[in-house]
Amino acid sequence: MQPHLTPTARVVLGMLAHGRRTGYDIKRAVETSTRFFWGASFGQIYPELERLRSSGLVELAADDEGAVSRRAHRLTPAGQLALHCWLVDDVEPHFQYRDEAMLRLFFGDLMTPDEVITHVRRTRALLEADAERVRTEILPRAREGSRAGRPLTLETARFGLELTEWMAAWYAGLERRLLDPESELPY
Amino acid sequence: MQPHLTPTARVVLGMLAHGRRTGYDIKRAVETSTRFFWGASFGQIYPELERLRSSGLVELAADDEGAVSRRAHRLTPAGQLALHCWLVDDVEPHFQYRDEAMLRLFFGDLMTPDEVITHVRRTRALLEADAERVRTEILPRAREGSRAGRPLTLETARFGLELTEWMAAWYAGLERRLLDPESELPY
DNA sequence: GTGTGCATGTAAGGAGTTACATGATTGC
DNA sequence: GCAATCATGTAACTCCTTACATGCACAC
Repeated sequence: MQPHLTPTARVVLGMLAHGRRTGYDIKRAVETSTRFFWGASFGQIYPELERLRSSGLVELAADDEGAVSRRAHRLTPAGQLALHCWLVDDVEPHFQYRDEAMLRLFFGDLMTPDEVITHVRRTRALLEADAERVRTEILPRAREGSRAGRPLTLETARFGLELTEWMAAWYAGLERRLLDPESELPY
Repeated sequence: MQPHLTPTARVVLGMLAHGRRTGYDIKRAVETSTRFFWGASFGQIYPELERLRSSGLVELAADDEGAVSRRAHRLTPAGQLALHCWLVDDVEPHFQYRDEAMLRLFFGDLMTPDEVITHVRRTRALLEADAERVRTEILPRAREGSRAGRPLTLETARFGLELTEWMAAWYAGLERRLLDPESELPY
């Protein structure tokens, strides 16, 4: 029976499986890879590393990189086991989608048509900016990972990009439906 | 200058704009409409209604429905104004997507190919079940709303359905790529 | 010498879930 | 009589974000 891993522990252990890392390194790795579907802040990462150390899932690694006050961590065998157990666990995985722009659209019938169109255009522009950020900040690193023997990290990056593009395209379609005077909405 | 609306206040005020409601009614409305992109639990709704009452954005409505101990609320003019200000506000809307299945896939290169395929099939099945629930529990109500003069509620329901179907299809595509021995992953 | 990046942490607060406790009404 | 649904609320807990505080190293 494995001890329960907190949400942050999952991404921390996973990142350490890719090699020894400091808390700062883990944060950087999250920002350039899983950010889109799983974030983590310093305020979570550092306390979590300490908890994992005290429960024996990670340990301090000898600091071989010159710089002082680097506290690099690595997985212990117990940590590797806990990570693998989580990966193949069959409890329903956590899923959360929370989207204020969509909530506003839901109440959009309380706005004027012009206000709705403005909202739709603005949301689409934000999504396209997001997509561009995935393209420049995440995809290139994922391609490296793929070449380095981790093809699935590229798949998840592509998912993030394609999902964002799909949403932007959905808003473009909505704008067309809203502007088309022919559109008898099909019930 | 408008007072800041908490996240839960936004959906509560919006639901009250559609008519007088008890906390219980609001919860039911959320479950059958916005649940997919904006949830709310009793533990949030009841305290929020009291806060909104004490700040004058909602008020108790005369109980015309026989049953005792129903505390139906309605918007005050100040509440209508606050709601409209939020709807047309131009601060960046809250967006959160958190997906444990995708995080596992990101670390999937630590699993065996069989374990990855199992995970992919299971996640796809869960998404298809979600889509079915949107079809049976949310879409029919949204069609009613559309006929009742709220076409955008139907648009958002369709978004929820189509997004879920798109994700399920993405997993189907991934499974094909993983099983195809020809697949030289394009970097 | 100064700004940028590397690096580690803490404290306070906001948001949300879950479990619990209670009771009325309605249909079978 | 009993189960399901309607109905209101509280308490404890988890999770996460933000802001703050500190200091080193290195390049320009």
